[in-house]
Order: sequence, then C-alpha cells, then structure tokens
Amino acid sequence: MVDKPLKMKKSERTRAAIEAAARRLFAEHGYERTGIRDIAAAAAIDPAMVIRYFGSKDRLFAEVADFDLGLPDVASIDPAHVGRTLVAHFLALWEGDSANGGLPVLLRSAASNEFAATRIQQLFAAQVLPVLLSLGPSATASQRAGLVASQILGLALTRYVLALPPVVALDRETILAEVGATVQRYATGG
Amino acid sequence: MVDKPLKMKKSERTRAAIEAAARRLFAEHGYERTGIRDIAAAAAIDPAMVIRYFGSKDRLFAEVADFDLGLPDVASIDPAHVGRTLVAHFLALWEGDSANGGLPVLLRSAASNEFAATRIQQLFAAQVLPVLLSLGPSATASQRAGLVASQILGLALTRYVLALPPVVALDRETILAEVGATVQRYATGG
DNA sequence: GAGAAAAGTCAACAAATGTTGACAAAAGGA
DNA sequence: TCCTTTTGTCAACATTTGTTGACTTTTCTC
Repeated sequence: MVDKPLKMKKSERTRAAIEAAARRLFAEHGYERTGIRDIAAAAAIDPAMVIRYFGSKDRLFAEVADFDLGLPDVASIDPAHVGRTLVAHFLALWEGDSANGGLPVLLRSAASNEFAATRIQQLFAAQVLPVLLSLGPSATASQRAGLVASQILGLALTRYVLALPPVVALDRETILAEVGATVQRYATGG
Repeated sequence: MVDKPLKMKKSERTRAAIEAAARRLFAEHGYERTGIRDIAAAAAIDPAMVIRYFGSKDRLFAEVADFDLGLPDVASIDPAHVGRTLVAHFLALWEGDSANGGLPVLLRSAASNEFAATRIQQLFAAQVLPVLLSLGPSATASQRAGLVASQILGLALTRYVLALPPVVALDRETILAEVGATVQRYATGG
C-alpha cells in the first residue's frame, strides 16, 4: 500500500492514544487513583492492550513521566531577568496544551509516589541547578536551587494541583512580576 | 476501682492509638497508600476496630485532618517581621513532634485527594487571610494570600514531602531569613 | 459471683485492582 | 489464495481493598 500521509501504523496510533489518555488521567487524578481500566476506557481500547503495549502500569507511568524541562540555554539567558524567564518558562510548561505535560503528571503523584518524587529531584538537579551555577558562587548553587525549587513548585502546586482560588486568580503579569522577583533574588543570591 | 492516674479509659486509649497510627501513616504515605489494615497493625489492634471507632476510612482521615494552624494573634504580630514570624510558625507546625501534625497529613494527600485539597484551601482562607487583611489594603489581601501560600506550601512540599536534598539541607536560619523575606514582601505587598 | 455492657476477635463479603493467557479478527506479504 | 504476523477481544486469575456481622472475651456494676 502506498503510504497514507500523516497516518501512522495502527499500532502506533493506539499506542499514542493510550499514552495521551494516561497523561491526561495521571495528571488529573494522580497515579493511585488512575486505573488501567480507566485509561483503557479513555483511549477506547481494551485494558489488556495497555499491558501489551507498556508492560505494566508502572512502566506506562515511567514513560509518561520521562520528559524534558527544555530550559533555555544558559548562555542565552539575560542574568538580569533569570527570575522572570524561569517563571515564564514553567508557566508555559503547565499551560502548554500540546506536546508534553509530563510535569503535571509528576507533581500530582509525587507526594505519594516515590518514583515521581525522585524524578522531580533529578529534573531539578540535572536541569535547573546548572543554570544557577552560572549565576553565582558555585558553593551556594545548591542552596539557591533549593530556594528556587521551593517557590516554583509551590506556585505549581497551589495553582495547578490544589487550585487554591487566590492563586488561580493571579494573572500572568502579576505572577511574572512578583514570583519572578523572588526567583530572581533566590537564583542570584541577592 | 480508684482512678488510675494518667490512664484513660481503655476505649479512649485504643482510640488514641488508632488516631496516632493513622496520623503517622497518612502523613508518611498519603491517603491512598495507607490501608486500614496498615493502621490497625501499627496500632496493634484489629482492623475491625478502626471501623468501629471511626465509622470509615474517610471519617478517620477527616478526623485526623481536622486541626488548627494556631497562628499567633493578629494584634500580637510585629508587622515588620510578619514574614519571619509566619515562616517560623509553619516550620514549628511541621517539625513539632507531639500533638497535631495534621498539616503533613493534609499536604501529603492533597494532590490526589479532593477532600484534603479543599481542607487546605479552607485553612488558608479562614486563618491566613485574616492575618493579611491587617497588613495592607483589603483589596489586595486575596492576592497577597495567594502568593504567601505559594511560597509557604512550596517550602513544605519540597522540604517535608518531596524531601528534595537541597531544600532539606537548608538550615533553619537561612530559611527564616530568605523565605521570611519573601513572605514579608508578599504579605505586605511590598 | 451473676448479669449487662463494652471491647476485642475472626472469618467472610463484595468490589476493584493489576495482570495473564487463550483465542478471534484483521492486515500484509508470498 | 494461503500463511504469518500483527492487533484486538474476552474471561479469568490472584490479591488487596473497605466494610460487616456473628461471636467471644473482658470489664464493670449490683
């Protein structure tokens, strides 16, 4: 058969459907509250297929949780606006409708799922810390990274996971200004 | 029988044992991952007793989650150090070994448990917001409360729930100074 | 000590969980 | 068309879950 443009092989399509459904449900309800049958139903396939394609619930979760923060290159960041830049980037990471959305998945489950917690820790250690290394004395980089994490994950938690009304109500510009200033101070050790 | 000093009625004692075990396990593993049989084992009693004393797992959780932040009186806070004061208070709330410890329970489960999330929201609305009302224009109180919540819960999340190493490594004085300054700025609208 | 009330034990239930294997349908290549 | 591989369906499994009811043991009062 001549190649159907834009249509992948059927197996790829169901695999993608499962992954998309899993991402959405894991992000919405967390690891424990999301059953394989729920995922299968959302993807309109048989529960057994989920296992067939991903081996186990754990491995499916791991696959969905395996993603990249995609932080801008260290060199391309204006040190005077790291705070705002970082916050903007994380906001996009949460609100971006399309591709990844792995961060919501992770944070929703991290509180009661050791794997997810470890994964978050790795992400910050491998991707955020390097950025901070170039912004101040390396001796304090770890401390600065900790403070930055506490504020950024706190914002994500209260706004997207817990959905505390006062935090949800914050408009983008206020967040960029206020939280950005905090992150700026933490990041540069000011 | 003459009253045994410091010993309560037997039923009260087992009830307290269940509650203590539940508090510890809920705080450690979250709502979903803590089974009634786990709680019973930790309290060295029969699983049926848990139901007998508390009716259901939900009600037990609700009981354990029903507590008070115990914030200092608004009037007694020095407005120039609200940030530090608030942070110190929340630190004590987490690290206090004895009585309550309900906050760890709540935060550990809030990400995937609607009841816990709602409860946190209520706590902040009913107990933190009033404090902020006296520290700036009432029109911005909600916004200031949101920012304060994002930082304080973020600290709690990363330090006590996720246990991110760089945040765990922070010493008390650094937290009081750095995070205190942020909360101060958020709270007063500076 | 007899009898009542409280506290505790035990086995079982129905439902939901992740996972598996046997089988049927469809697709693709020869 | 025949045959092989892929893809999907179905029923069942073992385990764990919260919860219940019948029963025995303890505790306390008279």
